[in-house]
Amino acid sequence: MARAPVTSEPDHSAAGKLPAEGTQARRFGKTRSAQSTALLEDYAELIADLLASEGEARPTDIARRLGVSHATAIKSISRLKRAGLATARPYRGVFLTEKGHALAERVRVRHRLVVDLLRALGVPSEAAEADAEGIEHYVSEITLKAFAQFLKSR
Amino acid sequence: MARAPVTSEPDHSAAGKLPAEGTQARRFGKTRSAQSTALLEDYAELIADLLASEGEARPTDIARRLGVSHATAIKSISRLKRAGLATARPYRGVFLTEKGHALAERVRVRHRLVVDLLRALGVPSEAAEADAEGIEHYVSEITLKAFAQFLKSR
DNA sequence: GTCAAAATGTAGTACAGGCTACAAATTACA
DNA sequence: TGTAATTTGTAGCCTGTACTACATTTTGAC
Repeated sequence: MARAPVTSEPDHSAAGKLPAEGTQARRFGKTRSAQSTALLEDYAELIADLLASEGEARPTDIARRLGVSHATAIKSISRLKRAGLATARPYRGVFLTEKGHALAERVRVRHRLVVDLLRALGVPSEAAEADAEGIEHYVSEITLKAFAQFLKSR
Repeated sequence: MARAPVTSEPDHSAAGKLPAEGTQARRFGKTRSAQSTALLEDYAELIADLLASEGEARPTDIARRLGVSHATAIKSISRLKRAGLATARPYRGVFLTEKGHALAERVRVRHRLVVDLLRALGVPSEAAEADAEGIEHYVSEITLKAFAQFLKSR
């Protein structure tokens, strides 16, 4: 098959001049890595929500809203901190950095757009909300624009 | 706050009579578990593809198509076997069980539908294919029906 | 001010999915 | 047929996400 003179397998090289299967591989790879950001996005959005509605975002509340144990929430919050999206003062709650706020806002807008689109297509509100939760993390900018365009011009 | 007299936290109980936050929690939980099936779905679909086009589905080909190492592919194939979706004879390739075939078919139909919808909304083919790869795993039956309905009546 | 309850944090475990490195089987071909 | 290349399989490691169990800090009620 005339592979490159390397030992490893996944094509982490140049990227670009690959045949059909390369395209597919890149697509799947993208999907996978998106999963790791999905959770961060959910947390950022929820924290922004809590901050706005309650004035503070406590790990316990975050855990309850997300349906996970507080331990899990705390660990994920650590990831947020590592990613420079949030800060936290022990027993004083979690806060978003500027970067975190920006992310939360993008996510919020995107979520609304996806829900609105689904509803416009005739999906019942409840299902639209539920599905959007999963879908939103995989909608590219281009697709998002198409959604907005469709909603505007109908 | 009047919690239930249990020690644990995530509400794995009855499910149903919870306030607003319960709904949200259940929604997120669903999203999470969907991720574990997404990969099985991708594999099932790809294996069906290879079986149809090549006559056989070898771990190496699967790995290449998915952009992962063959070791990773083999591990995932083991999961498929454990889930009763596939069988494999060493050095003879991977095969789908009836259940696996059924899943692959459902996934194929759903994928087409999602891509068609995106394209109908004006998303360029390439982006539609790419986004569908992530989106499709989170589209419920209800939403799927709405998509079909929309495509038919436009 | 003390003490119990609640919130928070930490440790240890499990599993999925990813990798590399190495081993073994099969296939291809000289 | 014997050997090299390819394919397949296994082992060990890492990270992310989840859990339970236990420890610690705060808070609140008395």
